[in-house]
Amino acid sequence: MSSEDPPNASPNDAVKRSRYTHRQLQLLRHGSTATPLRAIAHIDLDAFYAQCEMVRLGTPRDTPLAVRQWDSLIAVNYAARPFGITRMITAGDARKACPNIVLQHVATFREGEGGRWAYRDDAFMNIKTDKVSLDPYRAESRKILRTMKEALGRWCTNESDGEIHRLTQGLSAVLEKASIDEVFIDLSPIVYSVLLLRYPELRAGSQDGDRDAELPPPPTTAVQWHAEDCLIDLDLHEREEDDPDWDDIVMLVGSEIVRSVRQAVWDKLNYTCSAGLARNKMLAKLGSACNKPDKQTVVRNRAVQHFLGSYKFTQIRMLGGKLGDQITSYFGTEKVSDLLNVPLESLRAKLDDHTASWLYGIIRGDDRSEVNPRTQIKSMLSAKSFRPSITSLEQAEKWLHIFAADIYGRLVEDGVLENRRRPRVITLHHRTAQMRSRQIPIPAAGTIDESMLFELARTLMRQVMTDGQPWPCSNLSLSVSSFEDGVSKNKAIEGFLLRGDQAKSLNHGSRPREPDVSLNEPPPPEKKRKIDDNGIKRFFTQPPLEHKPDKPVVDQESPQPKEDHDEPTIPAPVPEDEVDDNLMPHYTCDRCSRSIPETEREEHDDWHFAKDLEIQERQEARDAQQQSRPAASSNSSRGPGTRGRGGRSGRGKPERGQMRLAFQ
DNA sequence: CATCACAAG
DNA sequence: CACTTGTGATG
Repeated sequence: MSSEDPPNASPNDAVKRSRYTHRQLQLLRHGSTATPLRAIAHIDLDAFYAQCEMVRLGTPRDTPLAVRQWDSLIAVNYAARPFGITRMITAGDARKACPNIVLQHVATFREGEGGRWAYRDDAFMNIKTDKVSLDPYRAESRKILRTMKEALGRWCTNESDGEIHRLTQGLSAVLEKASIDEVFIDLSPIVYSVLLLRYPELRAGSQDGDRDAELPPPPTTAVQWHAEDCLIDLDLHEREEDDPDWDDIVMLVGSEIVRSVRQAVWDKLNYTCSAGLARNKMLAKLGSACNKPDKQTVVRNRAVQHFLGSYKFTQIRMLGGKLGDQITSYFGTEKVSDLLNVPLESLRAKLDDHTASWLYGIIRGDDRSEVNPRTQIKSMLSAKSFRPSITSLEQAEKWLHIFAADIYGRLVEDGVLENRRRPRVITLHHRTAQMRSRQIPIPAAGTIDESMLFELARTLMRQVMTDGQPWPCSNLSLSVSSFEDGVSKNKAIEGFLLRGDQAKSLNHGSRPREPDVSLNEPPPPEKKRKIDDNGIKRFFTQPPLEHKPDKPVVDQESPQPKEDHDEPTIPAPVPEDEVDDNLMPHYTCDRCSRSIPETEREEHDDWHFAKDLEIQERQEARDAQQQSRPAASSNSSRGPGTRGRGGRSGRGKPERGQMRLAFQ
């Protein structure tokens, strides 16, 4: 099958060629949005808040549990659902339906209790004085994200050398945090490198010029789906018996990767999640909801029509709201299959051009949106609605204290103490009959602390009050936004960088760009470093792989090509910044097991040095933070498996530390 | 920069 | 549901 066999050679007239080209394969490398071979995963934690509480409390998986917020439920675990418990019913009704259910109230801040959240037995009846805190869930979310990144990182370190290394080095998945319990992952680059490793016949085309040539067909024996993969049925005119093409193989590999990520989350943190795998975000997202909990669903290209046709379009992302309603009334249906019959022109007649063509594509399974390598949040908001409205400045200021404490705590978690990021603007929203808001800059100098936030909030509050009738106020919120990436104020590190890289850095006029927070990777060795303040930032946003993973997860069977450093072949058009060091001698860093160009050894060592410093710094900052917040709260409602007891009075252990402990 | 609309869980 | 957290468009 190495040579070009004519298509008609095969018995049942199956075409012995791939429908895909080398170009489409190459596009996988950098997460191009244009190739049908893309592999996008959507991973969704099952009943996330409920799972958080189960992990924290050590609740057995088969125990019904719901998370309560005042009198309503905001998450229901899967054990409780057979009892008819949903998020729509009240806590009382839940108890009636299922007397044994664990109803755990969310953690709260409480007026006058020092701005620290805690789990309180009596929170549900203190809506007047308490404010919900989602911090415990955010913290768990971060841990899960980190675990996922680690698991993905294990697919990126292959120790292979020579050609295959050159073709696949530096490729890693992009991960987008879509919400507190959802992520999108662009698996394409990883899948690409696994394909090259496992199917040597794919490597050829990257060297010769003809990128429009079809790929050789995949081996027909290749598709052996995992028993736990849920496959969406193929379109009517497609058959399982038909020979697979590379898009099927891509899904197969993607599915393996996703399974390993989910497994890691379970093994390390005890959370189950459901995943969808498809060629784009929209399909992946729909897929992940198909089989819950703890399952993964694969939407192969050949199943897309069948899959989408069965949906109401109102279930597609962005169509769940008013836009979806409008479309429904314009066209008299909410079925995708009906809308497929509406020509683009008719869509244009009712919707603006952009929306019309987006809709036309989306219902056909065409979604070119990117997986945005964003992990950082853009703003933080802390809010409270007042059931009887509040009517005095005094009342308001109590809440401002809590808002300030809430936001400050989150800033700390976000790295503000280490000066990595810093909000520039603070805003107060205030609702009476109308919504009013006031914002002011956060002083650029000095350290942001809780009292500073409070004073700024109070200033804003006074402004709002002079603006108009402030009472009765039904809603108040404080937010910080316009985050900027901090220029490190750390003298040690700053000094180090100046000394170490002065010569290289000062003359380079590189300009700031989006901080790259992709996966755990040292600065790309293939690129000449340009150190400026942005360089510093990049230094500290890319942790190295801690450790060499136990075993590369990829098949080892494919024969490694001989080391052939002087082979002058360069993969067909690659962005120029990637080709330059292919021919250089490399060494393997004994700290991170990465292959680094010899010429950048010094810089790479510097990077480890700085990284170590940063980790140390961060820990110190955290310690300081905990010290400064002595706890005084009646933590209660601890279930089986929670630890702690003992005098939790006055001072002693920091509350935050305890919460974190409880999660270990 | 203030306000509003929208979306999602 | 009620509540919370976000984003984006518009003067």
